Amino acid sequence: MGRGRVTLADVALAAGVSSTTASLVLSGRGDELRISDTVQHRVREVSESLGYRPNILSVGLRRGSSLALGFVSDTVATSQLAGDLIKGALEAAHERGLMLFIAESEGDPKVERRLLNALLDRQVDGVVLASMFTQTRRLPSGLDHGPAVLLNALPREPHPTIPSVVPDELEAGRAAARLLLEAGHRSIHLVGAGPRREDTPPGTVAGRERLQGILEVLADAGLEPTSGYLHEDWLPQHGWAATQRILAADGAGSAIITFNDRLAFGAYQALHEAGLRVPQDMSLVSFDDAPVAEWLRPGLTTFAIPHYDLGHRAVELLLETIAARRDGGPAPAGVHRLPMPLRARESVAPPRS
Amino acid sequence: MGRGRVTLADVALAAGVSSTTASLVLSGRGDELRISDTVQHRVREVSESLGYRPNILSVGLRRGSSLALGFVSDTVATSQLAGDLIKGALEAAHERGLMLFIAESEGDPKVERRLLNALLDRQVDGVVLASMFTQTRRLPSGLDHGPAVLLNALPREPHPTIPSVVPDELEAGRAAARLLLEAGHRSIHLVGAGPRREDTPPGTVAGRERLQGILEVLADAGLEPTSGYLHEDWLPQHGWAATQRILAADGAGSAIITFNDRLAFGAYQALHEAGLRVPQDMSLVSFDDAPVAEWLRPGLTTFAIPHYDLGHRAVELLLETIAARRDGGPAPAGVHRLPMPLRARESVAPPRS
DNA sequence: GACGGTTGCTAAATCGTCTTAGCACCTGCA
DNA sequence: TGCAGGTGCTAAGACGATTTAGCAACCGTC
Repeated sequence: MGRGRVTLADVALAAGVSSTTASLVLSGRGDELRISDTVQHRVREVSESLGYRPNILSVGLRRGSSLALGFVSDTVATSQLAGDLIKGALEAAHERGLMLFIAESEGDPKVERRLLNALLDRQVDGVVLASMFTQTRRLPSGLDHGPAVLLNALPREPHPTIPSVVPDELEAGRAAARLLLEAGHRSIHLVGAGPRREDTPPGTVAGRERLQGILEVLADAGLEPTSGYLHEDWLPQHGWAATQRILAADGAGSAIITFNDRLAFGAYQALHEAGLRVPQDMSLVSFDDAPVAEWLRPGLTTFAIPHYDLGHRAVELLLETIAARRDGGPAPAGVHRLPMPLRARESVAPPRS
Repeated sequence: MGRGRVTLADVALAAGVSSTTASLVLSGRGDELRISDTVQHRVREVSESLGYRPNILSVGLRRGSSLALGFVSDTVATSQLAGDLIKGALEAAHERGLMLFIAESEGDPKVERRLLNALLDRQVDGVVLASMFTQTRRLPSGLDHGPAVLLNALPREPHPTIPSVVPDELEAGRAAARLLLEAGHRSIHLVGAGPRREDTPPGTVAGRERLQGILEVLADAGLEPTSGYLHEDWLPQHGWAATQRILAADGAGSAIITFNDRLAFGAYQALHEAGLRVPQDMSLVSFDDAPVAEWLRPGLTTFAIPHYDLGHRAVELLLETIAARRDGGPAPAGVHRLPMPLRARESVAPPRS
């Protein structure tokens, strides 16, 4: 692909100038180096008419940068949820004329290492390391050599030059609890984690922080969760089972916070099967804003993971990091938390009285 | 990223040989060109200990190939369904040591053109052109220059060197109808397209071919669909509305084929709300195998779009096309249809009486 | 009429790898 | 002694762009 392309030399020849001149004109340095307007015009015309496009491999070899970024995820590209993560990254890159290599490590550090090497061999200008679930992770060795950003992941130890971008789960947890309190609920069940602060699925930041935010707000109101169901996976069947247990218990309460929308889906099923109605008999609030949240009847009120923004922001930060290295300016290190916007639908109402 | 890397010249210097020798040894042509075992061994040792890795930009510049492929989709990367499409492509590429540039055109031919150019500028060895929905499309100009494959798309006119990979929708349509006939159903509703052959949403191949397969098998059994509901979009709300109309009509029939799983989701909702049970009161068969198919209770029987296989196959075909160009062998043109496997769950049973 | 300053352009090196052509040395044979 | 034929390695030139250093021509000045 691309052999037989028009090269700078072809343009120069056709315009009757040296390739130096052609290069200067086309890179906009013509005035600076006093190339006459006549020649500049001619070069541009010829370039246009031949359809000249620079070979980026060559430019990259010369400049040591490939105008490409790497995006390595554990399994994000394949996930049902996180296509938008990639989309955001893609668009941020395209806005600046960069292309994105995408790769998946399946969570295997060896594969990750291999992929990072393959990317470095291709002289990528920087790397986004993404996770499917927000998690704390070790940084692979050798990442210090080049600009990098963590996406949906936090470094095990704070890193001086590698920023990370995550959803603000803590604040979303608070907001979810506040939403129910403000609707008048006093008896709130948790499905997915809780009731105690340490009852969170191992390895996920989302569970820990959402729970923390919820408990914090409840405590401020002098409350505790009526019950809590910890599940390692957050699948519909778990939401279904937990909701059945909630309904079987005395004083079933008036609201449930599910830790993601799949759990909520299961909760809806259990409520329907029990002949109960959302939100009249039970209010629900959830997290993620998966597509199913909109399909459910009534629509599920949930706090969205801002996938697109996360991806977009990660690449922006990466570009800032690259620019900072180049210009010696300050690099945007630290943790960047993006708000999880409320998607208010119809699953919350005041309790029955 | 990558400045200050160990180069071939560094290795050669440290091993006390010319870079020609180092190159020959490391590319495995040492024996062929009679480099002594001593020297070969030394070069390899030095290369290893310095951690030498070839600069692929440079190799690419020299050889005119970048060991990278492009994957341009209309909007597939962001779709909820099709992450596996990318995953399959990714893995097929990684198996051969190639990396994948991913890009999204949003269905805009101008953007697509721009992205293709950006990929060609980077000397990609080939391009996968993917669609979210199986559709017939025009080929962008300039694609003839390099190896290319259509994924989930058919060329408007057959192309001598560009293969395409699509799900075998026609056969899946037949299989869906057969499944219901074999369960004993004689009154079958269609939701999404039909009842007549020309009642398909414009622009989608899936709708046309699924319907064609269904009608064919029904006709062979001397039947026609009891009713059909054409919708341009296939969202839950449409499935819900169509199902309500089915239930409102006399002689409601005993089975529904929904043209995708979101429609089926809506159908489940309408059936539940009417107090009817799947599969006792109504059997359902669908297409896609979206995650929700598994979450529904009872599980939805559906024919899966083989996303992973499609992606994997597309890249394999692309690599064959590339090899064919290189070696002058036969190129794998034409349309490749991959089977849509049945995911048999619990939504089909014999009719009531 | 020699010199300095501008104007307008180019030669050549460089990035890192691959590849063609060929050099220097040795052995064996006539 | 001379030459053919191997053996083991290297010089040098691509690939396609960028960039540094500098050359030729002209003008004006003293």
